[in-house]
Amino acid sequence: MAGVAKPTSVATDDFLTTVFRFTEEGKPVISARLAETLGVSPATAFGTVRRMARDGLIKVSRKKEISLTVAGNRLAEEVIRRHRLAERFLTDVLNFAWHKAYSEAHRLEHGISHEVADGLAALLNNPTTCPHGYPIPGSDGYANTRHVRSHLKSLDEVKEGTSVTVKRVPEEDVELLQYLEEHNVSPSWTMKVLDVADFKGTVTLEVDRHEIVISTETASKIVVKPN
Amino acid sequence: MAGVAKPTSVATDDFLTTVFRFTEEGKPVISARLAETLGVSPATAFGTVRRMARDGLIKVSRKKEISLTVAGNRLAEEVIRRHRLAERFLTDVLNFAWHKAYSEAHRLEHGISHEVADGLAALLNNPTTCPHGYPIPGSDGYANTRHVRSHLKSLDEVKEGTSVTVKRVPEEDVELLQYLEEHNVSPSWTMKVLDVADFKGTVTLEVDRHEIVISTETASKIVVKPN
DNA sequence: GTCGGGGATTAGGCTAGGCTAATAAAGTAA
DNA sequence: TTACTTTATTAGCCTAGCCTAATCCCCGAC
Repeated sequence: MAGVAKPTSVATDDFLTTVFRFTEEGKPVISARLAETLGVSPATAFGTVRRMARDGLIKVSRKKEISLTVAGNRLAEEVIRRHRLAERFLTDVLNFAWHKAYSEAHRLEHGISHEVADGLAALLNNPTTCPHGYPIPGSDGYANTRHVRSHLKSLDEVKEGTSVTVKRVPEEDVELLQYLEEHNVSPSWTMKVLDVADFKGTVTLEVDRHEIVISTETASKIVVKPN
Repeated sequence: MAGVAKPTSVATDDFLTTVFRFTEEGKPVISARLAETLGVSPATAFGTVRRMARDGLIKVSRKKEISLTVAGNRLAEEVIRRHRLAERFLTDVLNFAWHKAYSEAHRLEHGISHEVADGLAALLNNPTTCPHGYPIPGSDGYANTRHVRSHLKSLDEVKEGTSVTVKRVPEEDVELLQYLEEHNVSPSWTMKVLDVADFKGTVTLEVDRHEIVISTETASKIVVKPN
């Protein structure tokens, strides 16, 4: 009835996925935050948000909080799915390092059709998460993803002495990603929380027989499951 | 010295590759032809051509013939390489049919970095041609490609009774591509020219124990090597 | 209350890419 | 040479995206 869905642009895809990821992490989404994250001016973000609202992809509440419409969410999940499958392909098949996979996948995600995504999923044996542990929309059990959060904690909430399994690591920061990968702070690896020094804002971990120290801030972005 | 190369847009990539392919086939390149091929208005093509000339990617002769500059050729080969590697990946790894591979590769080609292209090439064992037989820039022996044309003929130039090996099939027409693939008119397959009926414009072939009839026009776009 | 600051919005500009319609040039055929 | 056809080129318009520089607005601290 409403006609064919207008194909989304790169800018729109980027806004959709950013809103999606913020929401995924429970962070409030406002225009200023999108501008920062996407590296555009507030005015540009405002314009894009207005266009997207006009096109029925997002809603802006009275309090200026941005959320995806059903249609927007469908599109966002599609793009995220393409991104995460591309990441898996790059790391698992082409042996790319994490931090490169992220940015390459970002470029690739706009050109992958649903069919190609399906092909990749099959090739990769229907993975359920990207290399950093985030769920792939459309994969097995994806619908339950947000409810399972219950067993999961962020690393800064864990008591000293606890052994945990890494579930998700933060994706955006290239250098951090490189560091985490090198030190095996990767999904499915186990590590032990040796020390939480709130007073100086650090967390000490033992992973793969080595001790590493990260900030509480960084720890808060690492999702784990206590063993 | 001149600073970093400005990243090319989708429109520019498309113009570059179209000029490249026309040149590859020895066809003259004028703005009107690009407009037709790319499905844009003559005015749009004119504007894009002017921008590209301004940016040093193409040259326009007094007779309005368009050719790639050295820089433009370098970029064009890069995009073509990405396209043809993507096609190989889609057909050989994801088992896509030819006609789908072409259009999917077209969408993918803009998001593939040089590094990812290298990764694909390695994964695919450094293929030298795309599934339709066109050479992949940067692959083994690519530099000689245009000189080797000597042994090659288009199918309409072949004498009746000759047995030939298919080298290249035309890429643009989806339906034709589908037909050719179904009938095994594919690179490296052998076929025999049974009849050339110029008066009614048809060529009859025997391929894989079957007879098929195509127009002289179509035959002229199929490149073969007489056995 | 009032003031400061963070956001949202507006105003005004720019480029790439698209389009239509009109016009200018050529070149071709008669 | 004239007339037709194909191309090129201009003019004028439009949208998406991007930017800077004003405002404007609201909310919380003082």
